[in-house]
Amino acid sequence: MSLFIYNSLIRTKEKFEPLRPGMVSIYVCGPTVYGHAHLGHAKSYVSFDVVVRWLRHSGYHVKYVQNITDVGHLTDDADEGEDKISKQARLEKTDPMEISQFYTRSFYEDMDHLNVLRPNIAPAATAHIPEQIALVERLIANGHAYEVNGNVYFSVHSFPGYGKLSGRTDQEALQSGVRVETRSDKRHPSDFALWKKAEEGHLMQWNSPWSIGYPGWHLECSAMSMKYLGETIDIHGGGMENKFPHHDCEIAQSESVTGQPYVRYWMHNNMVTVNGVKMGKSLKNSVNLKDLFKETDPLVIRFFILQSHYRSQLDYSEAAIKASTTGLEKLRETRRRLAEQKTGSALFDPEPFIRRFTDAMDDDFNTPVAIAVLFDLSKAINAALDSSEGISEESRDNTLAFLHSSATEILGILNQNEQSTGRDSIETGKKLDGIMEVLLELRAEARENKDFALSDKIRDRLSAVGIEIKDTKEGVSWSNKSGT
RNA sequence: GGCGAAGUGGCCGAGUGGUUAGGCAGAGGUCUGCAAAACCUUGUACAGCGGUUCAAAUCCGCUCUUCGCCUCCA
Repeated sequence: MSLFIYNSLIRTKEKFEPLRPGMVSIYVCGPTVYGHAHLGHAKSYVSFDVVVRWLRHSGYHVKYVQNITDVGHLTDDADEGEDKISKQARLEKTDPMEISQFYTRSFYEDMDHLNVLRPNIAPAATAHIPEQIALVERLIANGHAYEVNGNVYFSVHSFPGYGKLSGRTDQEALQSGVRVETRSDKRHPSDFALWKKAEEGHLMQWNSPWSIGYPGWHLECSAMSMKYLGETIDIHGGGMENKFPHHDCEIAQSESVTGQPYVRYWMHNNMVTVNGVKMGKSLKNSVNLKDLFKETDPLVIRFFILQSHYRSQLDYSEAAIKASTTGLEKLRETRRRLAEQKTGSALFDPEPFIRRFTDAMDDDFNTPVAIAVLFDLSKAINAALDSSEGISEESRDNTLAFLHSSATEILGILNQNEQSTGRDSIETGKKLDGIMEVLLELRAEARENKDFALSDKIRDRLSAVGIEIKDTKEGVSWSNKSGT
């Protein structure tokens, strides 16, 4: 089976074939950096992280571009209101550059915790003003855009397919639903801004042929995606809420300039809800990642996200997170046990699981099913380890290799170095081993003397600092829970 | 009002015209000095009403409900 991707543009799954064999160009809408990242960002970037990892695993050379929006994104509708970055700068009594730098760093910090790989190129909108201006000049030259009083607008009537991604193709009908008539220089209310003249006191402004001003929000993605990935890209990803107007505008302005298809496969991830209702800043229920990480292992968050499909809504609740914590621990435990238990004679073939895992991922990145396969594998491994023959060394190594590839490299839910039960460095690990050896020896003596008060004290005190003791058939073992 | 998605067992969450999703919780069991952990076993659910079909939770229609977008949002 080969890879199938759900293409939002045609609303169906289709076989993935990149423009150039063996190469994949992918552009994902990045964050507007005016606040700390929340769970919604996590869902989006974890989802596309797995897309990129799976494409690479499938043998493609992937060029992944994800922008940083640091200008042009306004607080109200597409073309009115204050710039988000400027507004935050005003609130924090500093300047826009500091805001965007600060929150960009914060964003990557959170993504690193979630084990999200960095994009190959992370272009900032403010660093690509000349490219954006050039695009506007071409649009004016070929009649798709017009200038009024220093503002430049894209004429949606000049692009027949406008709105095809979101299904909003009838511009006249759409106007019937408009609540407030805004005064504007636009020829048609659906036209959107490519360049805006800076009002008095606007902090971010650049010279252009039309006015001293700033670019419209939609423009940056077209300009930067074309610059780094070419006129037609394979995959463009983003949140569903950006289908309209953002992505429809991107299509219109890009294809009007190049005459070429802008994107071959559109991918849109769904939203996060909190206890069943939409998560939003205005609703004051958005889940800040930094706060979440205080209570919850970031990899549990990642696992939680991947347990649902990227095109499904994901409902956040404490109960759901708790369930994920326990579930992920089960997978960790299985790998630990497989790596540490003595090898035996029986053969164990991971091949059927590999095939099922691959089929799931090839079916539009179906991570919930892929994870279910890992749980089935876990059950099978445990059964084999429980049997008297155990698992042969070769079988164990093959199975561990698959676990490493699937859970660590592709899904990114298990740490690289967890096989040593989370000890952070070799040196302190050795010391800890020695200390634990002494403690377990003392405890064993106490138990032999039926001094259970002492043996339980050792167990409980260790448990309090995150070290768990297990009395099993094979003897006593311990694991460092806090280190995972 | 327009565009779109969805309603699955206590909870989360896949899938699908006829075969067990999976996880968590619950119940029973193995192990143990007792525990904990771990492991094993266990659930026959798909909003309602019609229709198509040998067969539908899965397709079609209607109804009800929820959610997203149409205004910034990943």
